Amino acid sequence: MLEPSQLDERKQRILKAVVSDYTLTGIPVGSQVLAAKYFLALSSATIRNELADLVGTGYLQQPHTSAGRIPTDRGYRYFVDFLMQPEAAPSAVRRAVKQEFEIAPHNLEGILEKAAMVLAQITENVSLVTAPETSESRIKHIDLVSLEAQSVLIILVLEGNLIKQQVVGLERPTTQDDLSRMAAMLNRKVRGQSANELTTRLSQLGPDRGEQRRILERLVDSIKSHQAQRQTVVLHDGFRNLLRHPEFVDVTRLEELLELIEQGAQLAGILQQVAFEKDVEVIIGRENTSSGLRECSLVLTTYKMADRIRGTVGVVGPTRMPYGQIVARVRLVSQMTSEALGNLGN
Amino acid sequence: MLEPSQLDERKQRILKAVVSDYTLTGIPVGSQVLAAKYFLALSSATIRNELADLVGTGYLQQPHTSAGRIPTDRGYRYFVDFLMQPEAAPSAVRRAVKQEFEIAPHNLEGILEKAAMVLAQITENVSLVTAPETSESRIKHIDLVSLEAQSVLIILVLEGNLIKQQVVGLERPTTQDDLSRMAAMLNRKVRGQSANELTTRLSQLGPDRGEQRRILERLVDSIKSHQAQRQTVVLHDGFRNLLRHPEFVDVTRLEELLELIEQGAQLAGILQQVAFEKDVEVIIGRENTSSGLRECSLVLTTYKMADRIRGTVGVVGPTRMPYGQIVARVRLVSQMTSEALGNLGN
DNA sequence: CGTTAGCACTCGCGGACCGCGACTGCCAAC
DNA sequence: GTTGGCAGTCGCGGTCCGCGAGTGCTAACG
Repeated sequence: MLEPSQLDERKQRILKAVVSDYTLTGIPVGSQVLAAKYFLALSSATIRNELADLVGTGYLQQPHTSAGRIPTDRGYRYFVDFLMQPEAAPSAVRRAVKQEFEIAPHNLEGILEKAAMVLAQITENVSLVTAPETSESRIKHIDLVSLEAQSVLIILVLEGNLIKQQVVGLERPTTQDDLSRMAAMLNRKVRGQSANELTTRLSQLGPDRGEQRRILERLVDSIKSHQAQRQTVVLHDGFRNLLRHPEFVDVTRLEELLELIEQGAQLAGILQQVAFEKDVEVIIGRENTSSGLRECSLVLTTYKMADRIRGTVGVVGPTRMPYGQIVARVRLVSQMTSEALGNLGN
Repeated sequence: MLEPSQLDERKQRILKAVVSDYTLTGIPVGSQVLAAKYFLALSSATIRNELADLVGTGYLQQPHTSAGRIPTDRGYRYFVDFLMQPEAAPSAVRRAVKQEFEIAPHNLEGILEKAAMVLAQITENVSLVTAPETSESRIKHIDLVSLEAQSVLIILVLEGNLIKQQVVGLERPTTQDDLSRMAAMLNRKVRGQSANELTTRLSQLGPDRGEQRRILERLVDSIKSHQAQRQTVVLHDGFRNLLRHPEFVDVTRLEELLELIEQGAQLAGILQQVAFEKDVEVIIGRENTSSGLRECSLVLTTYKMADRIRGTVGVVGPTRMPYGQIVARVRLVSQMTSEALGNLGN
């Protein structure tokens, strides 16, 4: 674990200057530049001595002998933990984000998609958003629609106006009127409960009540299958942003990352492990377990619905990113998302 | 317009050989290779003469003096129109596709997503799929769910089990029971009609019937806004495939294409213009109006639902693609999609 | 007249080479 | 502890060049 005391104040200032300048320009930063831009009171030779120390203790590295210094993962970590100052997002950005959320559709999927889109845009990176666990979402409404004599479409409205559907075969022909009655009964029974709660009640119910039980089972199935599928699928947006970063001119690295994101399962695991108590979590370079993320960083936080933490929202980009700015913007979108979801009522 | 008569038989065979070899290897093909691989009866000198002719008439070009020949857009066009032989997709591919469609969810969105995924996979390119015009889709079912006293969630089930939702504010507090009655009435009135038909009936209805009319209007709104949004949004999948093609090592070209696809509006226009009577339409390189597609080709066809053509499905990739194979596979996925949609009933 | 062998020519590609410039580490002096 | 000076390192970009693939042309052949 890193401690701020490990670096004296001047070293801290120099490290901070190196990270700031490098994230801005992308060019390894040398002692002369530092002296001129940040430390007019010191000579480049003095700074060189300090830089050499920072290289020795693993906070900085040189790409090659005759180049300037760039931060190591450890250097970025120290910066993020102790040096970074919280930059509030500029008001123009705040306004734009607010406006986007105002025109978002009044349902969970629409809002999460909007969050992904907005976040990708204002961070110029790839955004990631996980959906809530549907098995914990309360059921708002059930509807049964007759398709053919023995085939019915189950429609479920969950928290956040999330709609799930599934087609079920019946054992005997049933009219729409019968289905409507059954739906009315189901509504009275299950409203406000989650799929998890239903599962336990279902097992207490005993083996009778033929069709109705069958439908209930399928309904729970439907919710849980959604979880299995969608939960692993992570919403994302903004690949085009990655192409602009010079660290991805090498296409193979891009391919690795793209594969990781498009398939998503591995990523979902990472996002679910976000320490929920922390404000914003930053995972830097080789701190990532996935090899595809070795030279990337993640900036993640959570969002809430009905005052409970329900999912993760964040970005992935090259290790060299303006952490102060990105953290502020991720936090902003998280807040706006929670707010928009709150406005859905329940 | 090109005519087959413009090239004698030997030139046709040579053009065909050049296209085949180049699409396979990606290396400009020279006279010696042609003589050895395809025309053992002719000397390379003879072939050189023919190649020079084909360059003169614009079917082939040389990247530079000391390189072999590659097809021009015109050459590809001639190949696609007259020389390409229909390659049936291998049975292993057919089986895999069939299997994928069998596990697709029983609704429009799920099936179209599956189509996009499968097509991207078996063509190793980016797939494109447009959704049907919802304003022409017949309404299957309507449901109204009370959210708060003066706020209601409209749920619409359209053809293909496509579900649409919208939140509407009411003028006065209404209970769920009232809403259920209203929904039952609406169901009797509008089932089997399309949004377009409803619009005309709505204007005949006159200004009375307060809430109900308001809900109907919003309902039509909802369907049409879906059209405006979703129709321009084109489903797609398989970016990672593009990175494998050597023509995209230049990242800027990739970026242009990516932008075009991710925003989608321009693309939607192109896809809608697919000549519906043609079996499979191929658009090659500069035949495209969009500058981002100057060095790409599109292979497009349509799919049906309820025996009517409802949308476009196809792929986009580099001009150098195995057209015979791609055309067969696009056709395959189109057929499977239509079939799967047919099984939804209506 | 179409076909072919021979040949001179073109030109891109990859490797070798090199000078410039940026930056460093070290040392001696302050 | 700080600083100026200086020799040393090394990547980058540019130039140069030989190789090889492939061509177009010409003359000869059937």
